[in-house]
Amino acid sequence: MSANSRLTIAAHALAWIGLYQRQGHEVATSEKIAASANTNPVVIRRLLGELRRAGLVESRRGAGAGWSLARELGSITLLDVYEAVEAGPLFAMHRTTPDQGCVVGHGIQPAMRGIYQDIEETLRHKLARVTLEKVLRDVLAAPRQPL
Amino acid sequence: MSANSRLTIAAHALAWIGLYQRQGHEVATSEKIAASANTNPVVIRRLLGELRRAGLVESRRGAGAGWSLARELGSITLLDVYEAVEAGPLFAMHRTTPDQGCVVGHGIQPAMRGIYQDIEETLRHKLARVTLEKVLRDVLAAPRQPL
DNA sequence: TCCGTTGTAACGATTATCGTTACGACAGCC
DNA sequence: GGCTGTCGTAACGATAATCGTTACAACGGA
Repeated sequence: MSANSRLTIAAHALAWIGLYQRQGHEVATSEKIAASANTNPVVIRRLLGELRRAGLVESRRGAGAGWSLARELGSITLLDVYEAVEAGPLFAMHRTTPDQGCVVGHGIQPAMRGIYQDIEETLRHKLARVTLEKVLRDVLAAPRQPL
Repeated sequence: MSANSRLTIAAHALAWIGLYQRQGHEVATSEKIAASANTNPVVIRRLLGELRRAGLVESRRGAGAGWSLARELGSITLLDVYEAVEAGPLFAMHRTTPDQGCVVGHGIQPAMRGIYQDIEETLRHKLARVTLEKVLRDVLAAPRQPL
């Protein structure tokens, strides 16, 4: 499975913005977030743009511009983020239509589709039970680096 | 998520071999399976090779060669197949280490790791509850093509 | 010895993600 | 009104995974 870090980075950005705002700041810049995630600001802007389209964050342009949460961390779930930044289904069908003249070729797609739908439903339920508030709590609970 | 058809094709191949053997045949060839899945025999051989390494199928070479099940369809689960053909974790961490001097950068990976492990555990439980026997049953239950 | 199939290497096509550079658009501020 | 900092987005290359394909050696029964 071509593992995807988009959900991780998006959660990172949201947690970062949330903590930054609790520290009294108005808006967060993609450059500061990118420094924390150790990546390029454009990568952050692209991801946050998808989160904005999903109504999770807002952006201001012009001088003193940046990003802010559109909703409380406690009301945003990983499912919201997942649906905003992850495209397709977990598992794919055949690239080309199987032989419909074969019993297996004819019945395999309906069979797998039902199984996959059940699994993805479960995945969504799990993701929906984790708020970004909890993510930030877990982040802050990580043990400090010992000197 | 770059959706993956490997699990689908592997399940297809196993169901096909299982049905073929119930029809009285000894071994199945990669060419026949590939015709049903509408793909190339080498793709099938590669996937079945991974299933053989996992102890799910056996292969014979020489004349009259081909593939046969190493275990009953009822004792093979989608989790067995998933572990045999799917490589990495569902979700990935950052490509580069986040800024350890930042509170979020320092705590995000442990936090997400815990969440992801929980989700993957759930996925495995779901996959483990589906046998290839059930897959074949679902395949055969698909409505016939109306003429 | 012959022949059909596996086992596997090699290559190209396709696709997704990521990093990077570049630049126009925007809005507050002097 | 111009300056400045940031967003928004296009464009390109690098990387990696999967898939399809060709090719060929290895094997083993007839």
